[in-house]
Amino acid sequence: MQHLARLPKDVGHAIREERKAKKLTQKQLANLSGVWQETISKIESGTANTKLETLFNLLSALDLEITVRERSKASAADLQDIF
Amino acid sequence: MQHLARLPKDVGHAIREERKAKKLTQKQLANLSGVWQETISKIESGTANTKLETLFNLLSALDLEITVRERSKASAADLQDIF
DNA sequence: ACAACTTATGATCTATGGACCAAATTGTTG
DNA sequence: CAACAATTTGGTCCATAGATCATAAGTTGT
Repeated sequence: MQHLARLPKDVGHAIREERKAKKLTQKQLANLSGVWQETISKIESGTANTKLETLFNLLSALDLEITVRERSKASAADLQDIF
Repeated sequence: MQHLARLPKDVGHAIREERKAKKLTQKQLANLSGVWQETISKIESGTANTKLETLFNLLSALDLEITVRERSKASAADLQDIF
């Protein structure tokens, strides 16, 4: 699965889905990433304007990476990985 | 082109390359994004631990988006868009 | 070499993120 | 429902991001 993000909250959603896909609780992810569970809660719910460092700590703990690219024109690609 | 990012500074590099590809100066991007030129300088050089909001302001001004995905195993994919 | 532009650096101030603790709320499951 | 686990919310404190201005350093064209 790959998650498109154009707004900060999209990133929170992606984190939440990937965490759940890996069957981790926020507390467990907190231990893995070094980010406080409360902070993860805020990030996932889109309440936090996270710093990049914190975000990458979470991504790395979840074995995720991000790619920066030109905005896709096809709106179908926004919802699903069609490639 | 698509840029892989596993560390905050990778994002700065991506921004810089995309800005130059679009032949914009930091000042012009500042006007487009609402982010200060000085801030852009620090982000591009990896000196700043940017907030997500600031990052997305820049991405949006450059018509970029990011995708969150599982880390790719193939290291060849790290350097080039092979798909 | 000089002017003009672009990028980087340095300082101050304000706002806010995140560590941290506690309590409340929402799930979930026997 | 009761009991427990998971998540959210709220507050304090400290560190730092970003706005803002000034200036320095780097670049480019003439």
